[in-house]
Amino acid sequence: MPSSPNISFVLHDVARLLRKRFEQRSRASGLTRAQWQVLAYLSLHEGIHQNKLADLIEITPITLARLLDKMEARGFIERRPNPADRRAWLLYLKPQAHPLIEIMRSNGQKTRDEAFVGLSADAQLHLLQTLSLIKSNLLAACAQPAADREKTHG
Amino acid sequence: MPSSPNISFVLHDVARLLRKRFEQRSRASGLTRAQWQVLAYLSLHEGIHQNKLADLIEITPITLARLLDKMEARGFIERRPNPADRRAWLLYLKPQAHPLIEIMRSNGQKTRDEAFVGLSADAQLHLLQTLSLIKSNLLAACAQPAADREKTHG
DNA sequence: TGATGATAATAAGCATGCTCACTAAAAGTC
DNA sequence: GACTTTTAGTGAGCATGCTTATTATCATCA
Repeated sequence: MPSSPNISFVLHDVARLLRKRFEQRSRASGLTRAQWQVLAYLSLHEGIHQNKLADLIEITPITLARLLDKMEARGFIERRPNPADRRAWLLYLKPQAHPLIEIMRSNGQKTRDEAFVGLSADAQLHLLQTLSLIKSNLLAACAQPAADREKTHG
Repeated sequence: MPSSPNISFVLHDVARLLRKRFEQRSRASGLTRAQWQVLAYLSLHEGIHQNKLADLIEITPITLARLLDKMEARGFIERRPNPADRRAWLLYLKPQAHPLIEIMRSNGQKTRDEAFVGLSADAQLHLLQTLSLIKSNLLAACAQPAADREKTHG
């Protein structure tokens, strides 16, 4: 595999490098990739619950909760109490987050522009479709037991 | 971007899910994806220095050092002193790592098989080539300043 | 030889992902 | 109304990636 690098390793590398490059660019704004992702989704779903947002982003609720802690402390988002359910918060952007969204979107675009040099629009679309297929395969697989030792033959 | 999911986010998701699925499968063996990657590369380059191995895997030397700490403690690898340079270690597999390599390789293959359902061999090759191009674009980009706010006379 | 700089490895500390375990509250059941 | 189950959110602790800084050693050159 490393001798002829396999797709998984390269894919992992590309994800890591995308994140690294995005964060090089966004260091001035003080938002990480993960925090930007939260902002981006939240801007489309204000008033959502934490667990529902975690579902959308496909991270665990506790991972999201810690991201929100930081973003709340920095005044980007707020948790409003939910009168109908005292367990749940309702999530909202604070006004000062709005300008950041445009900046981050632009940083994301710049990073993708750098990453996709030499790829036609068609090739990019094709890549997106391929990755989406793989993602749905993996989501299905992860929901099943690993079947490592239960298979008696294979 | 989240409204029409962009390639970066999906790519990141796929990488995360690949890792998750691999580790679901490998929990019994007790090796993580990162540790398996170290083993895989090391098996092809026994006697290498840490910094050189970190270069190959493209992680920082300190990240590798911590992985090696764990793997050494568990008896998978050893650091031998280098008589020619007292700063540097020479890295070797311990015998008990060898059977693991085959198991991990098989787990990787199973994970990829699940991930690539519906993708022809041609499509997989094409994907690998595309990802490799993106990776080299990003490696070049990361080596350059972010050029976010033009440096006042570079 | 002795100063200076480069290199190998590690330390400290942060970010983000996970699992497992827990509390508080809501919802369903008898 | 009391009991159980489910749900929303969080705490603890681990793994892996990063940046920045430090130590020990080697290499270079005056």
